[in-house]
Amino acid sequence: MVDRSSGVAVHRQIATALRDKISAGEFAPGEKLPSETQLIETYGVSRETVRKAVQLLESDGVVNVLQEKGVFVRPPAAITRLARSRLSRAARAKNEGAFLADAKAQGFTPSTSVRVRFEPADERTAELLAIEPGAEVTVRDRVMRANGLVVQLAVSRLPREFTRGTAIEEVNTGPGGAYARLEEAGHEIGRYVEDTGARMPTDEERTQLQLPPGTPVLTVTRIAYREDGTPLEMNDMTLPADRYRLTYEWAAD
Amino acid sequence: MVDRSSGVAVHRQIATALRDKISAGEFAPGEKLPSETQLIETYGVSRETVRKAVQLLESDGVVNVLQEKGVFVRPPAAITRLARSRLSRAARAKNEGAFLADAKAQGFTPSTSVRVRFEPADERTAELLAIEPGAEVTVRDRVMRANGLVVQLAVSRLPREFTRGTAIEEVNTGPGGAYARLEEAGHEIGRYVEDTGARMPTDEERTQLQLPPGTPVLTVTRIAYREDGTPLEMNDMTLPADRYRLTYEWAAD
DNA sequence: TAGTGGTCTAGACCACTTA
DNA sequence: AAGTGGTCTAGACCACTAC
Repeated sequence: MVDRSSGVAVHRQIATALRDKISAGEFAPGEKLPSETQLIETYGVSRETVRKAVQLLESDGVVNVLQEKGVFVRPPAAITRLARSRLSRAARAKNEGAFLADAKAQGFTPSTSVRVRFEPADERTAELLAIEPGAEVTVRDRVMRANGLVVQLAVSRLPREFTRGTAIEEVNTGPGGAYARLEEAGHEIGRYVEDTGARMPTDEERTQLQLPPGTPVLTVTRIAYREDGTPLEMNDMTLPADRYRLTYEWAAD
Repeated sequence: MVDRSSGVAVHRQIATALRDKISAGEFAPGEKLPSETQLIETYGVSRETVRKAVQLLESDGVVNVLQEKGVFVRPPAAITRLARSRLSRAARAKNEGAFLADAKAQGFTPSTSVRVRFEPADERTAELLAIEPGAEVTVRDRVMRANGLVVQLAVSRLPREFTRGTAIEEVNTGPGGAYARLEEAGHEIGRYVEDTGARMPTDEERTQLQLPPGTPVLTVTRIAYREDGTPLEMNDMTLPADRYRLTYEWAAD
């Protein structure tokens, strides 16, 4: 089973063999792989070598390792699609934030915790919001949950001058959310820009989002601009990549 | 330095300590971390324990481990932004594919290899292209390089009926690319839909894209629709997440 | 030659689950 | 009690780099 003269590390050979069996369907999603003891016998290697092989699979998100249970082929997670239409005024008129509407559509019981604070703008914030570094910024720190589990983190920042005296500085922004309050205050939103990427989570994100090893996060930075081009809000979102996809749609040209 | 009664594994404590020092700037990007031997002395643990700590950092994409050299703080990669405007007819008129234009703008020497083949549609392809499973599909498999390095993979599929007799079935599609040929054949593109997510790469992708451990890939599936809503093309793209971000922009409402 | 990381082994103790 | 994965150690040999 193992070629010790191939130059390829034995634990990598074992990992590849298991990977192949998984993608060939020999081990179905949710199914248990052989235990460490069994793999030791099958491949004739030491325990640490087997463990290294399994760890490779784990850090690639192929399997879940459950203590005292075994190693299981990771079943695909339920995917939530976030479409840009979630930001339309029509959706806002329905009196629900984008997140609540999405979650309910998926049959989840959603909830959010919000913390509001005020900060001087750091360099990046100042640049994206086109304000002076150090200028006061209203920060809304949100944790979104579905059925009690944290599924999304969002940090929204607005120049304080646009939020003073509005419900944006309250925990509860009221119907239609912060964007509705901005428009009421005369700041009509002209366009949105979203910038998307992915990376491995920080330890903190891993804990908060309860991410299994080998799961990246999607990061989305949205900036809402007023009709005259002034940045009104920037929103840094962090989503588990195994549960979210982002959909964008536009007319040719 | 290490609390052996905290319940937290020693190698995790060491990983966290190193992580903290890195984010505190104590080790700058590109800088070398202490060698295994030094870490063994510093923390008073065995070699395997040190190695496990370093491996945690590596699989989170925090450090690069170079054999015979040492462990280095991973410097941020140069980011390429892909904007939806790359698909405009105006860009096409400039006689360059989206990739070539992007790469040149970044100062790279771009090149692509293309393989064209014909296949029966699998289930997913059939659904996305709204054709019968098994119907013939033209597949364009592209590998994009910048300065000789593979930086992007793309697999484009079109119902064969739309490509027969056009340069889309050739390796070189000619000026403006496949979309220009489609429009010449009377299939005017009406809108695009892109669906974005992220995951860890497969072994093959890791090899092709020369991805360091701990780097996810962005996956983008784009579907181009004709003005009447008929799907013309689907394009599965795979991008290294440390080098690409995707930008979308749209008017409110 | 010394220093670096890569691999592998053998054996130990632990905590928790399942039967 | 048996089985599972989690952690840690001590020591071995390797390949390559840098001096």
